[in-house]
Amino acid sequence: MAQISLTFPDGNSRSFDAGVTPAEVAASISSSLAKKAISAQVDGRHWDLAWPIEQDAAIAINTMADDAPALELIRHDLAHIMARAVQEIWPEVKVTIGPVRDHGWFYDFDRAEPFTPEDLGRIEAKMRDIINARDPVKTEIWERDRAVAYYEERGEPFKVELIDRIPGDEPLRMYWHGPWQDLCRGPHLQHTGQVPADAFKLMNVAGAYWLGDSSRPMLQRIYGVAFRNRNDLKAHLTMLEEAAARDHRKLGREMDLFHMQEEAPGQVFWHPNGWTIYTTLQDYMRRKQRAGGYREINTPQVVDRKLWEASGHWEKYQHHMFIVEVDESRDGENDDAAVRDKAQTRINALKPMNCPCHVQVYKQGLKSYRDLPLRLAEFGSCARYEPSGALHGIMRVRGFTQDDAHIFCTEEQIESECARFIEYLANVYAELGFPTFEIKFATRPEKRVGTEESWDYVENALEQAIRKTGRTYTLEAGDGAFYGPKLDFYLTDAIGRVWQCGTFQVDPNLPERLDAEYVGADGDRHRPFMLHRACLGSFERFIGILIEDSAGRLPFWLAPRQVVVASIVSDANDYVAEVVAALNAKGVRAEADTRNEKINYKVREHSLGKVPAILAIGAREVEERTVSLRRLGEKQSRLLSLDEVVAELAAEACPPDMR
RNA sequence: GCCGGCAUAGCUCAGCUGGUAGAGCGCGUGAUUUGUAAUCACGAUGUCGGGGGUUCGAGUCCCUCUGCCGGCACCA
Repeated sequence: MAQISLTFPDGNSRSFDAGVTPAEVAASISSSLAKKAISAQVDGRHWDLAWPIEQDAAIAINTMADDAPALELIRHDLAHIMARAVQEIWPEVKVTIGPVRDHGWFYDFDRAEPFTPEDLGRIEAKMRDIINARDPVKTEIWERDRAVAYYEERGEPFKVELIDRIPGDEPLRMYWHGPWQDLCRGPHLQHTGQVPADAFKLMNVAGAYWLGDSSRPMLQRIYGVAFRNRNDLKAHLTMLEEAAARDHRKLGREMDLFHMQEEAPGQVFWHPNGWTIYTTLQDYMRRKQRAGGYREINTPQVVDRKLWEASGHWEKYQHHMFIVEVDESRDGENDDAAVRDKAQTRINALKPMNCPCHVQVYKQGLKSYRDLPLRLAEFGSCARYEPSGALHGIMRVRGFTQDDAHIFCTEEQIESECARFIEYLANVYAELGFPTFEIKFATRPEKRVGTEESWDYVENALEQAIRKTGRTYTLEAGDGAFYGPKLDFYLTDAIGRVWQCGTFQVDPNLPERLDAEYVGADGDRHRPFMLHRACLGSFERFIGILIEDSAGRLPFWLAPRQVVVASIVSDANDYVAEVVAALNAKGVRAEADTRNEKINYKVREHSLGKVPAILAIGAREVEERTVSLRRLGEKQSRLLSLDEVVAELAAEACPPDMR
């Protein structure tokens, strides 16, 4: 028999018969390792203990102590155990696919009846039975025809389709968990009992399209989470509770920031507190933009379809636009919108984006190469008819305002403009409390316009720009727009969630379509490039992110109510008013609370309202002209003179770019 | 848009198999002058999301519309 050489993590090599399995390798090392082994890494690939190794390779045996492979196997086996449980309870259910994902797995089923929350309990109980049975896991490689025939006979059409979609050179691996069989690329544990029975939980049921295609049947997806032990599961469930507690929709109500109602789905009614955050952030961005070399403009909301046809948006996004039809023959007598005179009706759309309007501004007056780069910024209020199922609080809305700008420039200026934008964005993110961010670089897609030379040049310019700023990126090959590459900027919040906010996109297409040009040094007319860029994305969504990142405890300068001055006795009311006035005079948002309530009551209420500073004023403070400062979340309070507290809080109320 | 769930007082929620609506907080009034996360008493909460149907009778059952929630699809 042929021999192969396996190299261990410590650098030593040993020779084995070809076709040796990791289980046999582990047993050859020690019986305790054989017992603990759950899988192996073979040349870096996650390898089932039962799969034969046919050639020289680097090998490492995994045990439950190895975090990533252990979780992978536990979750993967649970997907199968859950599918088996479902088919044991409801044999008519068809199985499809069940991958590992996030903190657990999901499995999609085809079943006429919906699964109920009670069903999840039944399935969980059955899963524990399967785990306790310690059923062996077996794997075999089958010929395609045999597997297809097997699934056809068993009435599993989805599996048959899956086999059709697996590339012909890939071996088809059949797995058995006890008597139950599934098609799976593996690897798996050796028996079901290796899965911890008390560290998983079925979370919810949801619809999901077969193969993620909305023209395909809707299946029922059951989500589960799983960990190596009960404590990790508990920690995860606690984390979910914490995430729910910082939900911006809940905090928005509790802090009286905004509301939404069904007459205007997907649009925000901002309350005074929320609008204070919004305008404070907008004022900040306006200063940053000005300092960054942008000229601010403002463009129309309601624009004739002709412009959208010219820009190409009408063809592609008509169904996602709010259409406004106006019968211009109306005379005040017969204004019923339902009986419009078609010939006289003008069709407009609420602008879903700002770029075509910005090109119109650019086109006023002939531009020279000396005018470039021209950076036009707008807090552009846009309306998009988002599908109802996509709406989510203020994070995904139908009416929103972008911190949008378009840079008109020459090809040679792309690199420096890109680098300049990355620095601008990095500075803004840092000042807003997000010191690190990730860049994703999306390059030319298969379906594209433009020459290869042009793509080469522009992609290279973006890469050089990133390099120049000393940053790294991850490549998203093929994910660019049909006309140009783009950068997306992702920040991470306090509980580890990642949000795409900024974007930078190179567009030679729209200037072409809308006929923008400039006169070059050579006296000829040329096409400018257009760079679409946003830093926050939309104010609505970014404020949602800020709220969730901070759990409502916004940075002092952004907090809508910065200070409450609370009286302890009514004799202090005059002095309270004086303190409030002194703070207001220095630009601090302070308000008085002289209600006839105990200080405990006031502290509790304003703490729940996330007010960052409470000043308590009793007889002593009046006497000494001091205040007692209590910071949100702190138990201790500090006694300060009026001047001291005004100076301290005024400094904090100052936006970061003005310090 | 698709699948499933939900919609009761300002908020959070109770209301069993149909028999003419309830709690806590908040709100109002009064008392209390209070020292860092809920002072006490009294009082009012409402077309049970809209429309239709079944029934002697519907918050409760059925249909439908709207919105919200969880996913999926979408996100210029």
